Amino acid sequence: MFIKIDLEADIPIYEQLKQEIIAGIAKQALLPGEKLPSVRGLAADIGVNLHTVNKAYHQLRDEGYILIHRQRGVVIHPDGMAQADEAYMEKLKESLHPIIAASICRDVSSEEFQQLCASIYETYNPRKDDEQ
Amino acid sequence: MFIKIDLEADIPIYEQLKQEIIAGIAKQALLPGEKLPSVRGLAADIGVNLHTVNKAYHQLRDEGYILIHRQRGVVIHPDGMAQADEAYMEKLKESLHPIIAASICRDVSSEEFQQLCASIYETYNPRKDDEQ
DNA sequence: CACCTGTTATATTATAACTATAACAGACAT
DNA sequence: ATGTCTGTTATAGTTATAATATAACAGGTG
Repeated sequence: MFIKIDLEADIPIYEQLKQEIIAGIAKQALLPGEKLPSVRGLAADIGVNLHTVNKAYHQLRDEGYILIHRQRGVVIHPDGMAQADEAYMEKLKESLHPIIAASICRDVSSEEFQQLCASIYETYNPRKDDEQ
Repeated sequence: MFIKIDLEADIPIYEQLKQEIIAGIAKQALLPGEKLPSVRGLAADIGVNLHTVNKAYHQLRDEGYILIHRQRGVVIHPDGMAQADEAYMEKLKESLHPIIAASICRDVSSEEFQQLCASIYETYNPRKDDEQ
């Protein structure tokens, strides 16, 4: 599996798991309908408890990224994600506010910031399918 | 004082404090050299413990936003912030990555995203000095 | 029937966030 | 000098979250 976890990081394991899977979907390394490892399998693979993986999966389900079938297992949502609605855009704005405020304090211009975002966007461009 | 805290939010109080002060600096409602409330005063004002405020102040000091004089109190850094260095830009990039990945999954285009950032930047434009 | 799914329940440990008190040390005003 | 204002340090306790450890359950599949 392509998922790598830093057990020493100050960001929770289940959160890292979520981010890695979301990143995989964003760069189309994980495609709609694609099967994800079982909670036990993935937990054993990265050396954590099954509940930690379960927590990540459930939050991903609640946010619309994946489907969980009780016996068939876990798959990337076959219909693709729901498009951003107003509630999501509001949450997005709230998460960007403190980041942008801090950048302004350090004289990062709006243009620099947008340029950085554009370059990150390109990172997720799935021209070539591999490498993180 | 202009600082408002949501005690029910899932974001720590000391973190909210930091963000409010950083936002104040960004929009130049707080100017270099300006005095901030004492740890006890601010704690009493918003109804939290003095250690919570102290934690926020110390992290702000470590990140270069403020100066703490043992008897004179706390002031916004008189020399202004250090400009963004490579380490900061790297941290900034890392904080934007998961946000952008999630947005891509919801079909938010790079242009939309940059437009949103630009509109947030304008929020901090200090043409008029007041209102949050 | 054995085996694989996710699910649920219970208990435990570790850490972070927050509070509560108390006391200390230096500066400053009356 | 005394009281009062700073931030600082120490200690203790509470609450919530993150993570682990086991165990058992329920429904498909080989």
